[in-house]
Amino acid sequence: MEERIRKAVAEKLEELGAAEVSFAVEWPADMAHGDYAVNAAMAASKALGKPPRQIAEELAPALQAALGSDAAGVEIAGPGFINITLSEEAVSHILIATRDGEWGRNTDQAGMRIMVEYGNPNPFKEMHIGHATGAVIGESFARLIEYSGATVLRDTFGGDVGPQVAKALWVFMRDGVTDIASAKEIGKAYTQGANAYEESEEAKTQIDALNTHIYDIVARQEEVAAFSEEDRALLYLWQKGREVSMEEFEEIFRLLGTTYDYTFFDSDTTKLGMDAVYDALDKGVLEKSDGAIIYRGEKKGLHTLVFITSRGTPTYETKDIGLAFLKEMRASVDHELILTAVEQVGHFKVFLAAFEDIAPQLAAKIEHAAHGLLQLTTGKMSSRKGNVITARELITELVTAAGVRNPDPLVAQQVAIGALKYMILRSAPGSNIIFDPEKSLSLEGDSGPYLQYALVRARSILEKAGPAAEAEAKATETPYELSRRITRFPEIIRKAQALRAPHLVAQYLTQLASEWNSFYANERIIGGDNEAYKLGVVSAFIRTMENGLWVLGIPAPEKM
RNA sequence: GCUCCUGUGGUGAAAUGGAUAUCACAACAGUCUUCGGAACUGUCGUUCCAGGUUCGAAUCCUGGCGGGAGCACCA
Repeated sequence: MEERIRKAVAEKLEELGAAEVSFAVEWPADMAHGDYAVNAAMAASKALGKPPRQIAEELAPALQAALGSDAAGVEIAGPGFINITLSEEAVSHILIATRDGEWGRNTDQAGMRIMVEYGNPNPFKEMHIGHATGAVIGESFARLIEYSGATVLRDTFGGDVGPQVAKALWVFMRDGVTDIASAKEIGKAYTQGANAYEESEEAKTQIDALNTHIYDIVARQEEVAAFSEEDRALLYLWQKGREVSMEEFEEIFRLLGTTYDYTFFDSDTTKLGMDAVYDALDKGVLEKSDGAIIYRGEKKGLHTLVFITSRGTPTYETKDIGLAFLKEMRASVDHELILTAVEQVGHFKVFLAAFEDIAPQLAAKIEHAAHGLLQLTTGKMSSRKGNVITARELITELVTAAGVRNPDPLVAQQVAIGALKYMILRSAPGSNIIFDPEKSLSLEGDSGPYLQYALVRARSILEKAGPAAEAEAKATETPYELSRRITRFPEIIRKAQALRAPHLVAQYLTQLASEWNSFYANERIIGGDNEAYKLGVVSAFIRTMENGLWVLGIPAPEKM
């Protein structure tokens, strides 16, 4: 439709002698203005030396002629907008298209293989709500990409070696712990270790040494038989700690609706990364400074980044290089999207600049995106201070809250997850989310459950109406706003894909649900006028809401 | 100090350079002999400041002021 409008306007503009003028076909903010609006008359005003309204007078009849019976009205309004209102016929035609389960999908990226990395919690630390934010946004990115026809591979990358690991293991070794049973124990040990690192010089020295040592024994773990008893115990603790952490993460990811195709660890990437770094050092891309191997970002207007510390341990950047190579080996893809918290944008800029010099073809595939932080009204979270809210705590609390009205635990969980995800997905991905743990989450109004509830009620109507629901019938009146809103869904998806903006979908679904609720309150559906037609609208609403929720990864309960 | 991000009703957010800046929460006033009230209807109230670009600016540019993040050997 949009294309037809664009074409008709462009042809007429050419005829008028303003072929090069660019204009927009957009949706009026207010639906009362119509379904599409064209600003070509204003845009061409200067080029043609005529007032906008006069140009609009010439464009409008051409548009009406081109659209024929699909346009119920082509009107000139305001400073020179041309507003187009779809005819009932055109809207009904689109509503029928919703019966296809693929409603909203497109094939813009069919055949592409795209890897999406997100979540990235670190073993040996508890998973806090920041990681949950990444998981929720990442999952919706992945689904949006799937809706463009591409094959998506999800991966997560965790730091299983490095200072945070040494901090936790140092505490276990100090306390003579020989086995690890729960993620909670690990979280506690990490906090203690992190505090000791800050407070005691002696502990700091020991932890740094342990860190280097862990790199060493992990790299040589095949030779475990030759290890000292102490090293064997350490290696066991490291393996067990990682395993326990990962089991906990998987459980939370499952609750959040994410399953990964690949899990990568730092320990898999260090060797590849170090080799590449030394190679780059030989080639002069990287250089030595104070015993460390660094990249001088200044030459590209950035800052210096350390790749290998003076103690010989790799940093995050080196591991990222190793990871890029590892991914290429395990699953070569056309494009790679990496989602991290915003605080890492600076690092990624420098990393990508360096990587461009090291492996340009690989670097060109990588796209970095950032998600905002979940901030507490009570101040910044810090594992060290112990005021973090873990993902599990938050989910448990929400499930309890949702359970008040939902005796069925599955439904309570769906509502809780829906509320959490919506809170995260309603704002633009990069912006921070302020979360008040006291007030908890909204289950009413602008919320996940609002969408879920709208869907449940609509399904309930269809159930009650029985098989007649599928009957085709046309209404004689003008289309409902609800119907007109439904027709926009595929374009909303396209826009969200192009801008990596799931919040546009969330916002759209909220408007859609709101229109549905008004429709529901004002129109008698079963037993009312045009029952069959209205039931068709209900079906179209259901399909749109279902597909939209799916893209966001918000569960759709059967009842609530 | 340098770099990046950001400033929208009391609060939290939305707005591809478009029309009267949208939505929710809160507050207030209503709707129910209902196809499920986690709902609907209404009232109240907003673009940090100063310039500039544009037919048109919350949006783009410049300069201020406020907030956040990052600035080698953490991730």
